[in-house]
Order: sequence, then structure tokens, then C-alpha cells
Amino acid sequence: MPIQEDFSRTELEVMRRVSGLPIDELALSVASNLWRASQLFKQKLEREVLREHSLSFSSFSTLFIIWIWGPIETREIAKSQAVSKATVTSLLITLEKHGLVKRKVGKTDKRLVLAELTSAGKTMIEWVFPKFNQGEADVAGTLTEPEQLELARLLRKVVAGFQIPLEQEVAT
Amino acid sequence: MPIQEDFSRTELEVMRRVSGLPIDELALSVASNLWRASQLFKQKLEREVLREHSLSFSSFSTLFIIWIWGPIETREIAKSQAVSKATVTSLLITLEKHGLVKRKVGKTDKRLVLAELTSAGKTMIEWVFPKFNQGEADVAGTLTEPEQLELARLLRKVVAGFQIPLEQEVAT
DNA sequence: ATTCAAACGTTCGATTTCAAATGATTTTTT
DNA sequence: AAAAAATCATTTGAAATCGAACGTTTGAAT
Repeated sequence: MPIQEDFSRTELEVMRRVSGLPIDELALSVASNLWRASQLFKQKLEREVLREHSLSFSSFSTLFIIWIWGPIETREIAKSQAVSKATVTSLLITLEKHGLVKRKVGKTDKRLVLAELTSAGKTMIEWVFPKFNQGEADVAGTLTEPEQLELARLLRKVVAGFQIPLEQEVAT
Repeated sequence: MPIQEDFSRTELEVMRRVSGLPIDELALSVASNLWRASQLFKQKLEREVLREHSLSFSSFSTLFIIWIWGPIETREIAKSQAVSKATVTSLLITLEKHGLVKRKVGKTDKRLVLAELTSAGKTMIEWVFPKFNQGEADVAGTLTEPEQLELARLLRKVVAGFQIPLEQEVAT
């Protein structure tokens, strides 16, 4: 029995529909599967791990990044998460409300706001992260180890590709 | 000069921080790069292609799926997009408000709601999709063609992995 | 020193998102 | 055929999300 490339029904129908148009079908399949995989991953982790701790995916990610980087500026959280500063403000308000994070104004530069974990926040992330990672392992476990290494490498290369185009200044 | 694996500063710091803990670091790097790539992709397309047409990423995706599948039920949109039915209702309301989609009740089963494009919606998707695809090509273009094929294959395998666990019934 | 410009985080309004509850319709049971 | 259960989409309330506008603070220019 030959190896069957596992195109979904939708992917096949999309390809049929756009054949004839001047469309980069390979890029289309890369992008659509990238998006779909990321959404299913997010959903799985929210449902199986985060919900029971009343954490959203974004809240968890924010908590995690604050855990890693100690007191960290709002703008750096935004950059690391690829979200707007306004979003980070919202997330920090929610996390603060739940007593997991506290904010303080920068000492030398009073425009800055630094976020750091409370002890409850530290306890939370250290308790949830291993379970979160188990979910990641379940997802990645679909692939062999060499495949996981290759997938990580390719994604890293794609991510790196987003940084470079900044050289081409955006026209106003 | 040796090839440098392009780990980001954050990825390196995270690995340093969790070394010692019983963490699957490979799964962690797969998952974090998957998420980061998808978010950067979404942001790029929203900013460079969709914003000028007042479309969100979700609105575009919904428009696209309706374009592909003709009159389609709300629940099928939800399944294909991996979002809840409530979300689809919201999206359809917005799209209908903008005159791109119209809804009609199912003929035989009056519980169903079918969505289809208006002519304005058809014009919109046929105008925007090629530009969207160009954005996809820009992103995928970071990789060589064999790499793109491999990335699509690996992501497809990951996506397929999400379907299977449904066999293990979810405990109530 | 004063004015001007730049950089921060926050607020605002709109959209997206979800789980849970609800109302309408269909299917299954009895 | 009547009652019960299942299945839809929608509504509700809360959070996440963004761009744009805003007020504050800092840095630069005169």
C-alpha cells in the first residue's frame, strides 16, 4: 500500500477550486496547515490544561514570559508575544486582578511599567508549565524525533524570515 | 563559518531556564515556534493585505470558506475553522452587516442556517485572495521549495494527529 | 531654559472569541 | 401521537485583540 499524503477534504477542494488561478499552491498549503495546526494546538492546551486553572492561552504565555524574564517591560512582553501593547495592558490587568502579577513604574524612566510575578503567580506557572509541556509533547509526539527537529528548524527559519523585511522601510 | 542554528534569544533563555526540570525541550521548541510563526503570519497578512479592505483574519477565512463551499452550514464553518459556533455567528453578523454574506434558514431542516456570498462578497474574495496568497508566498518563500513541501507535510501530519485522539472518549 | 518631538502605557470603541444558557426545531422513545 | 432527548443557532457575559487617540514623561533642538 503506497504512502498516502494526508490532504484533508477541504485542502483538496480548495486546490481544485483555485487551480487555474495564478496561485502559489505550495505556499497556500504551507500557510493553511500552519494556521490550522496552531489553532488546534491552542484549543487543545486551553481545554485540556489551562481551563481548569482559569487561564487563557494568552494569560499563560504572558505569565510564562514574565517567569522567564523576571521584571519585564510591557513593550518587551508585547514584542515577545507578537501582540500589541494595548493587548498586554489588558492581559496584565486581568492577571493582576487574579493576583498572579504585579506592576510597578520604572525607577529611572517613569514611562515604563515593569511586570513581575507574585508568589501566587510563580506557584501557578511552576505548577501548570509541566502539564502544558506534556500537552506540547502529545502534539509533537505525532512526529518522530528527527521530524520534530526538522519541523522546529523549518519553523525557526520562517520566524527568522519575518524579522528581515524590516530593512525595506514601510512607506507612509 | 559554521551554519548557525538560529535560536532566538528568548528560545535560548527559556531552554536555559527549564534545563534541569523534567521538560520535553524538543516539544517545547516545536510548539513555541509553531505558535510564533502562526502569529507573525497572521499579523503580517492583517497589516499588509487585509487592513485596507477592513477585513480581519477571521473574516477573511470565513469569506474564503464560504467561497469554496457555496451555501454552507454554520456548524461546518465552525468545524473547518476550528472555532466555536458562537464565534461563527458573530463573524457572520459582521460580514452580513458589511454586505458580504447573506444567511438563510435551511429548507428541510429549519434549525440550520446556510451562509452564502453576496455578489459584493464574491467580488471581495476574488480580489483579495490573490493578494493574500502573495503574502503567503512571501512567508513560505523564506524556505526552499523542498523545505516548503516538507514543512507542509509535517504540519499536515501534526494536524492529522489532532483528529485521532477523539477515539479516547472524553470523560465527563 | 523652553519648546518640540519621540516614546510609553493606557483608554476607547469595535470585533473576535468562548462556555454556558436559551429558544427553536427535529429525532427518538415510549 | 405525546413526551423526552438531541441538535441547531443565537444570546449573554467575560476576556482578548487591535488601531487610533490620549496624557505623561523623556530626550532633542533651539
